[in-house]
Amino acid sequence: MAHNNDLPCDGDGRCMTCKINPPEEEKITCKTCVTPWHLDCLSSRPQTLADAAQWECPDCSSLVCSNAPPSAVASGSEQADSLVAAIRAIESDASLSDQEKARRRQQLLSGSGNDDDADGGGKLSDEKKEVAGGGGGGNDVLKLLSGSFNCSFCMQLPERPVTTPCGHNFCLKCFEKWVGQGKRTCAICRTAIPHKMASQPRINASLVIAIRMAKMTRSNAASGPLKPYYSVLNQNKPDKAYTTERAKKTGKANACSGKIFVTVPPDHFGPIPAENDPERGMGVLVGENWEDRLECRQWGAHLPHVAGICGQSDYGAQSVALSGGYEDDEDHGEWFLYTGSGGRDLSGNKRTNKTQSFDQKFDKSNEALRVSCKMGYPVRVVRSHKEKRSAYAPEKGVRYDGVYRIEKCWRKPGIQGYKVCRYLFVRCDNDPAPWTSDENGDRPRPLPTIKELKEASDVTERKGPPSWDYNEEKACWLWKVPPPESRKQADRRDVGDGTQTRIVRRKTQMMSVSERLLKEFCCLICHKVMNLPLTTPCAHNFCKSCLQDTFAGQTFIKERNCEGRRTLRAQKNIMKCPSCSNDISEYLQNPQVNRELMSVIESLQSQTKEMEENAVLEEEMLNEDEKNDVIQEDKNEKSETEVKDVCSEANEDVKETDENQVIAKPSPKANKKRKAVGGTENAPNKKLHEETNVMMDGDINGSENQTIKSSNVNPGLAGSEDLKVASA
DNA sequence: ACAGCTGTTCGT
DNA sequence: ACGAACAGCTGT
Repeated sequence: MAHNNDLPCDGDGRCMTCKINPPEEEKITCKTCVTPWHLDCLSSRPQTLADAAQWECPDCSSLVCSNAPPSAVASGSEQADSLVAAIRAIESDASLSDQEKARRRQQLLSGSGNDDDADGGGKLSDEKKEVAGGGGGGNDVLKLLSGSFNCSFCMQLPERPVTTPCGHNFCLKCFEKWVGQGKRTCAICRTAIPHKMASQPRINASLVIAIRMAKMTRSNAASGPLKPYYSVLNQNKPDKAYTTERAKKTGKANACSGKIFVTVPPDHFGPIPAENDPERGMGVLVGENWEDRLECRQWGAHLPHVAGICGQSDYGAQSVALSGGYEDDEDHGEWFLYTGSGGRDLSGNKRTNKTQSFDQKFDKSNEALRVSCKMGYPVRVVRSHKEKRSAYAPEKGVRYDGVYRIEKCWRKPGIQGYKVCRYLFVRCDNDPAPWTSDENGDRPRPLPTIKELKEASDVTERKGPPSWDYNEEKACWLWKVPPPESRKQADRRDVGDGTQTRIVRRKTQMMSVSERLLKEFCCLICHKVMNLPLTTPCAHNFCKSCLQDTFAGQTFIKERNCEGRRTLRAQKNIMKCPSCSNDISEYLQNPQVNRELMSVIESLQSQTKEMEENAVLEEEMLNEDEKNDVIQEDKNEKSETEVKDVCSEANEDVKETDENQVIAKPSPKANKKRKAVGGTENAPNKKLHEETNVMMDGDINGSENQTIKSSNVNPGLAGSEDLKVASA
């Protein structure tokens, strides 16, 4: 805080001294920190216009006077002086854009500017590469968004965007102000604003996420490691779980999982590190909270969304959930006794059943846990709020509590009389548990005495040294033996020729801001990037065709004619938003495409396409030598065909990239390739082709899609016949 | 409190 | 490819 009592305007433009929102002409902006202040509330005001232009706020001028430096900004007066000098240097640098100036100012003030180089980590350098690579960098995307989504009132990217039924985007604040002035028409197109929209405008969450993402990619480099604000992040989760059409019940009980945000293979052991968290670049941290099991799954902490154990009997168990499902469980925080699964009758359509009807055995996931015990693997543990008997369970949702080792396992008669598998879990994480105020993680601790071991049978203890163990020198837990190699990743790769793998890996590396943004602009019905996006008054986004198809054949008014009697008053037909069940029938009478959104999507698409085409071309060039090597070294039929396929793909790509360019290869190659796709002679070929199709988003593919779409809309018309012919 | 739904993975 | 198992979830 400044040394005097003056206070600036807050983020909403409201003066923090008098609490009113002064009109622009009563505000003055600091030339150093660009913060607005309320003129009337200032203890010393500038005397002339020229003074006003060069005015410096009390906070910044106090830095220069350095009587009592604001603690939050700098710790010593010399530092404060140099800070102001640095800010001035930025301001006077004519080569910088306003945006870049703002970014650098923020960087300085956030205090991370000094250790910028040391702190950035892998994520930062990736970001930089992305920008340098051109075509999809964060700044470009931010510019793109600023160009399209800037609120027409304040000319800023809306912090809380709302979309009118006529398809125009504004800040919530500006929109409310407009409506508050009694205006009932859109400021851009003068279309009437429906009453409900005026009284209860809804935030367009997709836009929020998109704008935030673009901002984050800009400020990531500046603000260093992100602070984990999970609740906020999760609240506006982009890729949420969704219910299929087949699901008769709504809600997450029968939902499909949303996208998995981490890049570890499904059979990954141990903590999830920052390098496998492209979304946030911080890995899955101890204490992280998720709303439910599906969200927990999306962050890779525990993949099965019903089962308590994640594991494979011949490989080991990666994670367990403590959800209060088995009454024999005993939780002491740093260690707990866990019960295996099974022993219950789940016939019919039951997913759970509390009563046991037979003994548990060391098979399936119970055996997987035993493998992890024998090998000394780290097992991730999540606790659910449903575990009511444990003091260590979270209040809400599911929480990641770090890794544990299974020190012993055995069988004993459970509370219900049948034998259960038992496991002693002891915590061995480098981070402190969520329930301790301890700053350090675990140290090896003596095993607790377990009374029930007296009546135990089939006791298994680890014989050899544990794979995951404490290193005294480094004072942390680490892999003493290399972790088991993932088998799932190996499945995805095509053994022999590494070409496909590399394309895939490069693609993930290049998962640019624009690509991630495109994912945010998915239709809530078809889950594809929106085509002719519509935003409902309830702020949900759909393709125009998807939304209209949903209500195809329905009329807006129900006639209620009863024969022989008088005609009843026509009734409005309720049409529920597919996402939130609000009545959107009024909106559907004249839905307007969100053109700003559409142009952003189109720009992003062309950007992404360009990048991918470049990537394929680069790939082709890089692989030129290796291809020859592969053909020479490996006469394997499969890898040869694959190489050929890559060749023809790349050639076709060239054709699409530049139509003027004369292609030496004749068209039969492309035809041959298409034939290969139609037939099922070679599965890997097909796989590769699909991959590339997605990347190209070419004309052929596009028209095919349309055929399928139209056949969906009009079954029995030419489209479906086409399909039949194609499959015959 | 409970019936009843169905997505994902494991193992055959 | 298929069925069984699974410590969830929601509406009544």
